[in-house]
Amino acid sequence: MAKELAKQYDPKNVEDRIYDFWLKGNYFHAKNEPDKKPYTIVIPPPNITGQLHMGHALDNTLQDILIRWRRMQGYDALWLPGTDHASIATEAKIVEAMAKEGITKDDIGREGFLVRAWDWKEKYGGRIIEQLKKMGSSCDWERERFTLDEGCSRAVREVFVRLYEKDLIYRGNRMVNWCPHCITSISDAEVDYEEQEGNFWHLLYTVKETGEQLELATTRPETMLGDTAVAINAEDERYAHLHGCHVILPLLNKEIPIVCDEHADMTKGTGVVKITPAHDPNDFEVGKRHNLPMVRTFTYDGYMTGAADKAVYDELVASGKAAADEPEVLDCGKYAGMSTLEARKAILADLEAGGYIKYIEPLKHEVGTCYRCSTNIEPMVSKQWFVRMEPLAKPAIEAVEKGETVFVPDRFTKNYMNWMRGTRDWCISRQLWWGHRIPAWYCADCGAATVSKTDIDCCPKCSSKNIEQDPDTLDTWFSSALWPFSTLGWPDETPDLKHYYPTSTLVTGYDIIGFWVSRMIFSALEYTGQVPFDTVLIHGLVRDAQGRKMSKSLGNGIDPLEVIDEYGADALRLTLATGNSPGNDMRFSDDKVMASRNFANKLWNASRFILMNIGDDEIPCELPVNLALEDKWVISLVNKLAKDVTDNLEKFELGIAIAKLYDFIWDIFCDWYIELAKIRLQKGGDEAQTAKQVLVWVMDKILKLLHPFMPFITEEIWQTIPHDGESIMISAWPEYDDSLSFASEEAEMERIMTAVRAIRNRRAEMNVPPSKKAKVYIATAYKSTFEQGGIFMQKLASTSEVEVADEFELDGAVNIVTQDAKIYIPMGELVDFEAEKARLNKELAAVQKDLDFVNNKLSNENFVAKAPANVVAAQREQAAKYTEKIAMLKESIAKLG
RNA sequence: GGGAGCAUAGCUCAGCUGGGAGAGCAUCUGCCUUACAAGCAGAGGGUCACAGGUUCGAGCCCUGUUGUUCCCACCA
Repeated sequence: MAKELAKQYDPKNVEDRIYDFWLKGNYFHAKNEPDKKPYTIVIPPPNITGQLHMGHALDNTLQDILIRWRRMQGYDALWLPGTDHASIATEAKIVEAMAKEGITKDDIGREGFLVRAWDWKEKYGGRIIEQLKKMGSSCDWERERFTLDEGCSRAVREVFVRLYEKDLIYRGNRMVNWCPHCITSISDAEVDYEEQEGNFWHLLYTVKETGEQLELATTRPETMLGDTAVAINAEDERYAHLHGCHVILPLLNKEIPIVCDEHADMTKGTGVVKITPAHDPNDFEVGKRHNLPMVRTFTYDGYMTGAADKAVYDELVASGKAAADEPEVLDCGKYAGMSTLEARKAILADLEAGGYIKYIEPLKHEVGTCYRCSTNIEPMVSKQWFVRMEPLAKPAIEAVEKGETVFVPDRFTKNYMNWMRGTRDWCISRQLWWGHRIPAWYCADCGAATVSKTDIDCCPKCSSKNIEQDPDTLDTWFSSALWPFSTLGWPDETPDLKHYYPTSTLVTGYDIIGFWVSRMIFSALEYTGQVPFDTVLIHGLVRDAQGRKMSKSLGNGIDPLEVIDEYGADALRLTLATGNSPGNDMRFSDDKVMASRNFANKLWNASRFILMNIGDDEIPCELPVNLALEDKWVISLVNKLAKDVTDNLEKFELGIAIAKLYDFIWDIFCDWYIELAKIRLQKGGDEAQTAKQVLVWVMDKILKLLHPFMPFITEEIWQTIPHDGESIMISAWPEYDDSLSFASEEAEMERIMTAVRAIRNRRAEMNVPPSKKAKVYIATAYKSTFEQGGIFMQKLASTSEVEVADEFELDGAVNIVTQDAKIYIPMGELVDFEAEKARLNKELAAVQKDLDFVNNKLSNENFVAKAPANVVAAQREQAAKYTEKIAMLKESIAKLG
């Protein structure tokens, strides 16, 4: 690569080229080396219909940082990528696209639809992968998987059959959340609650035996046709006389019983509740307890049932195939065929006409909506497949209690536990076509249901060929729950499964702990006997600059690809990593990206400076022998930095790690070391050679430590400076080395730097332009330090000449007192004696205050007795320093007269 | 109703196991000091939400209050 670099860093010239270089080198591919320690991350598979958004960008930045770091540390690091078929979301999109052509699912049938779906996958499934590559993601693309590919499908069947055989999967008529728009059941986790304006309609039902009117309230009057009881609390004295009585259901004039049930809460409303077992989850439970009939009054696409629906049910009963738990179907007569909303209006009008409405109470309440299409959910009893959760949840809770999997930050453990403990049986069947079809076959002749790993063509019970596979597919999360091991070859004991499983870190947002993380944990424990990962690193949401959630409807989403296009992937990654603390949301703004871009540019220019100076020289990659003070200082600090950054990464404190790198590179390396190095570089000769060598050595360390965060620019620069190896991404991670720690040089440099800062400060206060150089006199006990450092003063503090001695007798000088030195700058006409005196006195007072504070502590017996010895010692030292400084200040003041 | 987070400089946020508060952006001053004006040097700005408590010592730990955001559950 050319050694002439542009003045400003241009990521467009770099990123794609570097990514290709990495791909050609095959560096992302994990080679399954059994002698190396594995480190594995499986990607949370993005939806095939998806576009990369900021959430993905954050998630993948964090994963890439971890995987690149571990890879450099020498782990056999595997980042396994892939995509999710996202059954319901994808199907909805395809249906939508078809609607534009005027086609429905029924027009083309199941097979025709699946052809379209796979075409869709081919067309869009690769898009998000390409976008991940733009981010610099170092995924092992050779191992890319898809939740609906052959291997994952095999795992799904294996699991389904095993669970069925253990009676952990069952089929039955249960209350489910039904989306009338998607025409499918959805799980509890897929219901979003949203506040809506509604009403309590207070209705009056007449008691048959006594003729009195019972008041009860409902938010969904359209369900009343399905009422099969009215419940009161057994303890409720108001209604004690009604035990065993009946009410007449209005409109239908049907007699239904009054039952006593704990569900009826005496403190709420009138204490009377109508019971609709087929369309309300609580009522369903009441119905079961009292053996009440279930009457279904809604069709699955959201209309009132009619004669045809009832006929289907009657037929089922007549043929003897109706299960015991099959709900009856009502012919809703005049309401049949109305949408539930229309039916609500019509029923209310009729109730009103009949005098059955006491009053209407407006109400705001939370209504369940479909997380995909936002349609209001109708609770429905329907025949579905369920996973029995209790036996599965128990070990999953224990494993996390024992710390086999830990959440970072820890507070999300509670979140997980709540979810696990509260979860009901998981409804896994979906009335959709895009997904894993349920491996169950029903025999039309003998009625047997057979669950099988392989497709069957005849009934194993009666050998009839008259069998049909369950038309439903599985919840998309059923296959993603297996992701950490299905992708590694399970159920086969493959070499990859052996080596890389259990995986190491799962990186994901807190919003899918219930959907996904918890299901992976119980699935893994059940099928592999191990937790799927040792750590779950939880991150927050990326919000917009005002702190709002980025969403399509608000139109406030920032497209990561546009950010990359304008500022580069490294700037985007740096922005997302900076200030990111686990589990916390972050705001994203252009200002922050610009700051990141500026940092990239800073680093770029530092490398330009180095390259400019080394020219065609051969610079060895190791350290030179004759190190100067400033060399030892910077080496010692970079050595410490390596330790700190590594420690922070170990603790998943990525935001802290990058902050330290940022500060070191900008302040220590660029603002101080490079400036100091210029002195020797200008001199030339051996000293220049040493400086160059140290510059290259430190730069190399910095680039390596920064590489996981900003992979492109670090590779580009590393390739340009003298380096050892093919690619920075497979170079060795810098480790702390005790022999590179130089405590006394650090202290010496600190003294000099303090003096430099003090002089700069003083000059700035007095508005002395840098072009006006002045001689400085330094009276100090650290003569050799300042003699060495004199040249630094000249370079960095606009000093023409430096004289060091124990003491000076000077008139008309500016006085500066630091901890270690008294500094005089004779600047004749600029010096105002009175002002100098006043300033020094002010400073004296300030230091005296500090000293008093420390002395106060030290004179406190409790402090001296109870505080740790090192803290007390540090305070003593501090007191001594203050005392020393006070003495120096007093001397200076005295000299001014 | 249950649970959790947040409240620190004008703005956005760090602050790891308790030892007298930091960054970026913004503001002000002076600099084109031949790597970088996307820069350099300096400055101002904070009773760390409030009230108690534990401690020799609290931004950090405990209790309560207020404001704010989110998750879960329920709403006949």
